[in-house]
Amino acid sequence: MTPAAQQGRLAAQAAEALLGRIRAGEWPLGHKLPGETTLAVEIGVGRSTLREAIRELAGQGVLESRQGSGVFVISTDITEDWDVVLRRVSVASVIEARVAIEAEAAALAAHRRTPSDLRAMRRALARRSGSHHSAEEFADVDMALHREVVAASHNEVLLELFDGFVPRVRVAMIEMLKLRPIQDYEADQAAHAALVEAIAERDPAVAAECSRAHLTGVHRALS
Amino acid sequence: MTPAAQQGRLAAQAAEALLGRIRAGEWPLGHKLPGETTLAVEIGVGRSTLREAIRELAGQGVLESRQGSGVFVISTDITEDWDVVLRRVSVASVIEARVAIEAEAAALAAHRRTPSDLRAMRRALARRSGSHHSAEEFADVDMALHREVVAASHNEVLLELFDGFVPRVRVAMIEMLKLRPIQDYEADQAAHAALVEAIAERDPAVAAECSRAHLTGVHRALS
DNA sequence: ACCGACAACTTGTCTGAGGTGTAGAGTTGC
DNA sequence: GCAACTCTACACCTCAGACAAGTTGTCGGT
Repeated sequence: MTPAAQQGRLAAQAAEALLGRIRAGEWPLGHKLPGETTLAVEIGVGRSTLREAIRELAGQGVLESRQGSGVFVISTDITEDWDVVLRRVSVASVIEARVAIEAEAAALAAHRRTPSDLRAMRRALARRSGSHHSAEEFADVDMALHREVVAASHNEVLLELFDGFVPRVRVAMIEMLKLRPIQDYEADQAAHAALVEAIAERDPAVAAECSRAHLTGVHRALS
Repeated sequence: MTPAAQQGRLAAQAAEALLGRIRAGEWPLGHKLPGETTLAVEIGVGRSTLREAIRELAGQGVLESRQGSGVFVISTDITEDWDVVLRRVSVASVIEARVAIEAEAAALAAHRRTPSDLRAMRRALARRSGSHHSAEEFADVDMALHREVVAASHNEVLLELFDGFVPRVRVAMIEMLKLRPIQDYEADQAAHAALVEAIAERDPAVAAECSRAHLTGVHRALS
């Protein structure tokens, strides 16, 4: 049935199994699950492990356990948290979404950037050009620059979307940097400088193109 | 300090305590928490209980545990509800974000649309051209078409973002339609047909431009 | 300088024992 | 017959200990 589930933590597998049976309608909304001991034997894991699986689903808002009473289904479909979605999907999908958001934001920023925005972007650019001791540190200064660009678009929705991506992108970026450090650091820094300059010059088309080119480069590096 | 926390399950209290310390910045994004045994003693609960607390936060996407390595902070704040954000911001901001997402999705759809996607889009287009009794009904068929386009991009993140916008956009659209009905209905329908045709012809540039033109038209109509 | 073995961590899992709270069966009184 | 009470069985909750499995850093040999 689900051969892919035969990996990782047992608790995670158990949670997956439970969720599958819930979505299949075995225990409808509001109904009670069998007891811990029964269910643990049925799934083939220890009680503690099953309890952790239940906690995981409780954290996602699917189950609720009441002492002395039982464990109940309180939501058949996961109110899929943004973080949860992003962790599930591929990095490529996330980068494509970043292209959509950041390219548009760069174009809007070229229209609307204030002198204050420009100072913030150039400050972030300078910090990015400095020396960095770890992949984490570099990822942070890079993300900070990108965030300043989106902030300069003065569009709250785009900024909120960007912030939603940050955790996921940061992890992926650090992994990538550790596996394969940036080949041509000078060119990379120059590309970012060009983006800031295009925004400074109030050139939406070039700004969008800079952003798009950079991110498709990242996309290529990851595949 | 937190008298209200002295109730309910111990595991829930522990999770609350952890979340508080995380949000206070004690363990920044991406950093490792102390070991389970250490933390359990520190908080004053058993190790199993602490593990359940960690699972609960893991289910919420705050923590991630890696065997042999440790438990890490992967998201300091739980994502603010989309509905709340979107209600707060202006309609103009939302439309700009829609441009970003839908134009990119249209371009990707032009690359990736399958015959099945095409059928779905043309079916939605046909339903949109039919007669509609209410503004609500028209808004729904319009949104359905736009959604099919984004779905044809085969990018889950973009689709998820679009779905997040739907409720807010729907309300704004109905209000607008009641205040000022569409002037040239024929031209409006033709613009949507052109978008679908561009995707059918696998022309990303034209598809993106159609989408962008349509939405900026909506933007203008609202201001 | 490189590399492999090892040791000292980490989290993952299971078991068994008590504790606490709830719901329902059984009893009692009217 | 019916309502209220008591009590017991069963549910989840918590802890402690033991061992398995994975990761990381160290230390010695080459």
